[in-house]
Order: sequence, then C-alpha cells, then structure tokens
Amino acid sequence: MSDFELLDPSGLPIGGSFGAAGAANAADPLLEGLNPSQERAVVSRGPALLIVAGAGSGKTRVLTHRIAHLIRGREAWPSQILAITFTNKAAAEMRERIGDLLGGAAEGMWVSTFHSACVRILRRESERFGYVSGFTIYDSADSRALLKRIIKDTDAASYGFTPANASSKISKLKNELLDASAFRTTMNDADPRDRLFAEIFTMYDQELRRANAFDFDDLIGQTVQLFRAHPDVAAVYQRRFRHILVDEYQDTNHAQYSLIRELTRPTDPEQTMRLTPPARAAELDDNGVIPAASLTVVGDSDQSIYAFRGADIRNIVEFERDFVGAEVVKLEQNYRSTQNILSAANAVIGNNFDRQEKNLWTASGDGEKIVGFTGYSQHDEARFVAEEIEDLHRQGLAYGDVAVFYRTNSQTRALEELLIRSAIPYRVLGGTKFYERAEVKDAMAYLTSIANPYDPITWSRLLGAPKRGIGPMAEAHLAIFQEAHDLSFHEAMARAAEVPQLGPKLRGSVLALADMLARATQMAVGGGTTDVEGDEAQPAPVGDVLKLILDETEMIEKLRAKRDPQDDARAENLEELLAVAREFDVKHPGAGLIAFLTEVSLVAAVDDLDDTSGTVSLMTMHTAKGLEFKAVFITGVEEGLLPHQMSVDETGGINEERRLMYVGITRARERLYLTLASTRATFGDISAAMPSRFLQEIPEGLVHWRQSPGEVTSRGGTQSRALNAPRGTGGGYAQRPSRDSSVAFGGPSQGSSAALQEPSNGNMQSALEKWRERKRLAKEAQASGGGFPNTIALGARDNSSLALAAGDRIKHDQYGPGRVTAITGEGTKRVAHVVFDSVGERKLLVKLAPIEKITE
DNA sequence: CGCAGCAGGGTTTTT
DNA sequence: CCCTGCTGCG
Repeated sequence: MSDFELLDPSGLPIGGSFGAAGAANAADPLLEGLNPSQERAVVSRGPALLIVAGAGSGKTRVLTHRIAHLIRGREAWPSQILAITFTNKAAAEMRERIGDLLGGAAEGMWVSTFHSACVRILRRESERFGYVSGFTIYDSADSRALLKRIIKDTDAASYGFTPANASSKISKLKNELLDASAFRTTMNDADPRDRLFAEIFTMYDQELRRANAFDFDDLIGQTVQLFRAHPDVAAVYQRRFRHILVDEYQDTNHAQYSLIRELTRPTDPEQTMRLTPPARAAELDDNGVIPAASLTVVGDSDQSIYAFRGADIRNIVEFERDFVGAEVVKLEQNYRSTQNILSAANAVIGNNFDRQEKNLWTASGDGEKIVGFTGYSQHDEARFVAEEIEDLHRQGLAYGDVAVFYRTNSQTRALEELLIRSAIPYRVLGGTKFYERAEVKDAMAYLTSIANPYDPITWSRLLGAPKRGIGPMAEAHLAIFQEAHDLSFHEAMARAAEVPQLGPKLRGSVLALADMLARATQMAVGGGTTDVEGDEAQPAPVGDVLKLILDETEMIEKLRAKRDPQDDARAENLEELLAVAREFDVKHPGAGLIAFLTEVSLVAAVDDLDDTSGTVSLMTMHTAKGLEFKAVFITGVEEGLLPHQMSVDETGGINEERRLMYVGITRARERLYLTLASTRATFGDISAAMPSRFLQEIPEGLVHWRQSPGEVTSRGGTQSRALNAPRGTGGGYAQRPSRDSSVAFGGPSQGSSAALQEPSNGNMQSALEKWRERKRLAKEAQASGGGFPNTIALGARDNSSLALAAGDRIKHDQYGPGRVTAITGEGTKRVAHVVFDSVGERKLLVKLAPIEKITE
C-alpha cells in the first residue's frame, strides 16, 4: 500500500506526452547496442504498441529498457508503471534490471504476475464486496477438496461428476468470466447433467464466499468484476497506471484480457470529479477525463502453449483491431541460438499453417549439429542423457548450463534414476511442488487458518494433522455448532464445552488445540486486545509463529519417530518450510503472515530456479518457457507423448503441441539433443513408441543421429557410440566457421538436398534409409485414413512368435549375450527380463527387441 | 478413531 | 506403477 504514497501529487507528469523520443541521441546508454527494431520498440510512444518478439529476440531487454526510458525521461513515475510478467521470477528479474539501468530509482513500480497484482488489489479493496483482507487463496487441491464435499452432498458422482472434472469445467467458465448464473442462461435445461452442474457451480461459489476464499481463477475474474461494479475503484487504478506492459501476451485468457481492457479505459467522467486527491488539469484531456493508459504488449503467437488454460491466441492476433492506433514492431533477429537450432525450429513451426509469417534469423553461425538418439527403452534414453551430460561437463560446460525437458512430469523418474547413478547434480522444477506436499500443506493449514479462521477446508485439514483423535464426527458437530452460532471455527473450538456430543476426552483435545491457535493468532497479529496498554506490540515474525505450531503439535518429532525413511524426508520438508519462513522474515521484515501466505500461494515452478545452483535443471517444456540454456535435451520425442496422445483429437491440439516443440527447441543456445525411446513403459506395461512426426519435419541435414530410430526398431547396426564421440578440437565448444546455407530455413524434410556430412558407415546410411521408408509408409497409412502410425506394423521387426522362457540364452544387438530370467505379459506386450553379461538386468519388449535366441 | 491392506482407477501441460 | 479411497479389524 505504500505505493500509493509514492505517487507524488505535486509532481505528476502529464500522461501521454509524446515527447520527441525518436530524436534520442545515439550515445544514450539505454539505446546503445539495440538493433533498429529494438530501438523502435523502446522509444515508440502512442496509445498501444504490440511487440512481436520471436524466440530469443531480446524482448526482456527491450521491455526493461522501455520502462527505464519512460522513467528516466520523466514521462512517468515508477509508481505509474504496471508491468505484468508470466512468473514471479521473471518479475523479480525485470525489477532488478530496471533498477540497475536507473541506478535504483525504480521504487513503487508494480512488476508482478497477473495473479499477484490482482491479489494486491483485492486485499486492498476486499471490504467492498464482503470479503475480509485475510482471504484464503485456494489452490487446485483445495478447490477439489471443496468440490468433493459438494459432489457428495448432491450425489453428483452418479452423473459422472468428479472433483477433477467439475473443477476444470468451472475453471474454464471462470476464465471466460462466466459465473453460475451465466451458465444457467446458456445451458440446456432439458439436460439433467447441466442442471446439476449449475447447482454444483452455485454451491461452490457460495462456499468460497462463506469461507472467505478465492480460487485461482477468481483472483482475476473478481478483480474484473470489482472494476465493473465499482467504477470509483476502477478510476483509482486507471488513473494511477499510466503505462501498462504485458509480457507473454499470447498466453492471456479472456479474463486477463478483460482486466487489461478495464485498466486501459479512460476514467468515467462522473468518477473523475470524485477522485482524491482531485485530478489536476494536466491529467485531464479535452473531454475532462483522464485518458486511457498506454498499453504495451509483447508476445509471440508461435509460443502460445496454454490454450488448455483458456489462453486465447486471438488476443494477440487481433491486437491491432482491438486497440486502435496500435503500432506493431517485429523483433526477428535471434541472439540466442545457433543457425542449426534456429533452422530446426523454423522448419517445425512452419508446419503450422495458421500463423503469421515470421522470419527468425541469427548472425551467430551454424554451430554444432543437433544430436539425435533413440534408446531401446526410456531407461536407455536416460542413460544416454546422463552420459552425454557427463561428456559435456568434461568438456567444460557447467551443469547449470544444461537442461532436460520432457512433456509430462512422470517422465522424470527414469531420468532421475540415471542422474543419481551418475552422480550428476540436478534439480527438478515443478512436478509435485514443495507446497503441495501433504506435510507442508498440513503445517501451512495452521497458518492459513490463523489468517482466515472461517475457512472450513483449511480448518478441517489441521484438525486431522497430526492425528489427535478428532475425526469426522467431531468435526461435523463442531461445524454445526459453528454455523448455528455464527462463529469462526476457532471460536467454536474454544467453546467446545457447549457441544454436548463431544466426550470429555475429545473436549480436552479440542480445547487444547483452540488454546494453541489462540496463542499463535495473538503472536501473528501482534498482541491483540489484551495487550498491555501503551506498549504496542509488533506482529511476530512468521517463522516464530510457525515454530510455535511445529513445537506444540510435535509434527516433526512424530514424523521422526516413525521408521519409514519417507517420513524422515517429510520431517526435513517441515524444517525446510521453517527455513523458508525465516528467510521471508529477513527479506520482508514486518510484512506479516498474510503476505507470506500470499507469496506461498502464488509461487510458480520456475520461481525457485536458482541460476547459481550449478545443477542440471529438469522441467516440462511448459515450465521452460522464457528460459534458455547452453545445452538442451528434449526427451521423449515420440508420437503419443510429443505430440501427446490427449491432444491429437482436440481441434488445434497438434498445432499447440508443435508450438510446444518449438518452444523447447528455441530454449537451446549451442547444443540441442532430441532423444526418444522405441519402447516406453506406461503404467507398468510396455508398449512400442514411434518417432514423433515433429522429427520428420526437421531437415535431415541438421541432425546427426547417434542412433536413429531405424537402427533400433529394425535389425540395424550396433555401431559403437565411441566411434561417434563428439568431433572437433578438444575445446568442444568452438563453433564451426562453415555455414551450410542450403539447410537454413529449409521447409519440411522432403526434397532437402543437404547431404549427410557425417562420416557415416554404410550401416548408418541404410538405417536412415529404412527409417525414411517407414516414414513414407506411415504417411501413406495416415493419408489413407489408417489413423496414426503408432502401432508397430510397417516393416519393423516382429519377434512375436519367438518362443522364450526363463533360462534361455539370448543375444541382443547392443547388449550382447544374456540370460532370460522371466517372461511377463502376453501377446504384443510380452516382456523378457534379461540379465546381460555386459550391462546387467534389462526389460525388453519381446516383439520389438533386437534379440535372437542362442545356444551355448 | 486409526491403521493396514487391498482393489480400482488414472495418464498432459499450470498460474 | 502410483496414488487414492474403501473396508475391516484392533
């Protein structure tokens, strides 16, 4: 809230003064080193600006310089800037960089995510619409917990509703700014499922309100509603934010778009007169209102990968139509990747027909070829990744410069296993996040409940953790009492003696818990009403409050007392949580509990990416957006995975997957690896995997296959990988001066005349030949309506009829001889467990494995 | 009420 | 395979 005070009423600059920015002199440090497009994007002034920023084109630089330029030129106070980024980490970086550019004069800027900005507004204005400032933010697990209760109460499960599908449906609607009553007007009244869903939706929102809680989508949607329902509030923010900048605009959804629209309206004439402090003449335009804020958006429709979350690509495609007078600046020079990487990216994305043409180029030379590798299994693939990372490391590349990407979080398992075995330091971003772990949520529930003692989900959680004999029955009696007397849950517990259904033992537990919560609450708010007069107490540090809770509940001790080693890890997580809280106290002294809870609720996966950690980073390609690494491994480049099976039926699904692939490729600066496996275990059983169609879209000359799909699925060669060890001088990272322009901007692979440059043995040639043959067959099969080539037909090997039993000796093309220890599964999914003389145990899909029976 | 043991079901991506 | 939820027993 201090930001408002920083808005100096006496020195307010004139909004929308279009100074002679174009005449900036060349020595301007803010423009130095920028290319003409970048410079234009920095100095352009007008109502709206769209910066079409291809991958790696320096958009962050442009954004930060643009903001610094505005501030330094006294066109805006820092407090008049609202910059929206995709993650908190990006926000922190941007703030820091602007601070550096300006020498620290960036106080008062709002640089944050949509969600953080909205929470800030909602906390400040919550009383307006019946919420309390300490409202809880429900994460998706909380939402589902609430929905679970509702679905149970309405018996909706028999109509096929689950917490997960109801939650996603509600989320979709909220992203479109539709509430339950809006749904009612559009639904099919004759459909009982629709009517029931409307009921669930209504109850869900009612319960949220009663709990003084918002879900993720509400944060945006309710802020929009707030502005629409309260023009006086809207006017305050419209007046304040004179320059609004939005990064990753291609991934905004309708609610976010609407928020931007509300913020970039001229103030309502009626409200303009009521502003405090009153608007000065310089702020007003000829119509007597404060003119619309200037809007800058940055994005790349080729990197739109969040349609599933409601992102609407039209927001960026139709920007010029939407915001009249908009200028468009295209940034097409890439400063990140080598030409080979860029050519691959361009070739892939070129297959999306419905895009605006863009022509990314670089001046940095071809660089190394892309390396391809096909493993026999995901295990084999992971082993390649681990070995290759070790090679790169030996060549002098830091672990922190390496990232491994995958489509689904479940793919981490095999990768982690091999990285651990190879003693490669790594960290996994995203996945089951720290704050989603049960024990962390348990501890957090106490803090959340202190901030919002009306929240039933949180309260219910803390009752049961740790176990203290208070079960569902006791909970229900207390909840009924709470509701009947219109109390908070904490007050209800303090009066447990008035609940006759509770026995003496239970009553004791409840009262003890209530007492502990009361003391913790007292600490958190800073003394409260019973405080000694004149001695104003400060709110205790969050860490102290958490310490009290952990001590009194003995959560850590109880975990330590168990024998399960998993519980040791859980205890450590709680200690970690305490450390996080202490760190927060140091970083934000006196900020208080609610600030801590807000921060925790809104952390994103990359927010805890520590660039200095010196570890390999594992993450999904979604999480990778906006990041870059010297060496990138994209794993699991298979049909069914990338593109994901779930997306192939969805309209536009494949195109979105292709954009995802594009995002992945363009993260790489110097080295790119594309890996896949010919078999993949999903759920326990193993099935055959086909190379992704995206691989076929990359011109062949760009990729050096260490082991091609053909070699693995047909009886190809087993060339020693040692023979193909990275060439070149020992330095490893020297870029080759040669440029092979024939592959630059190559379209889809067919017709590419680029000859294989690798010293290939005939083996490799024929393997590639075979793969090409299979590609053609696959294409034909697809064209003839045969569906997608994700079965193992098409001339691959077929061992289905190979009779194998435990005890048999076999020979594998790569692993050599080994002994079968067991056969599991049936038919095409028959799996041989084999102990090889060379590499130990492997599981092989009999149908596909390059094996034959041998006799000793 | 709490725990252990079992059956069944689920596969995308996330602020 | 893994996590969840349910059941049945102490």
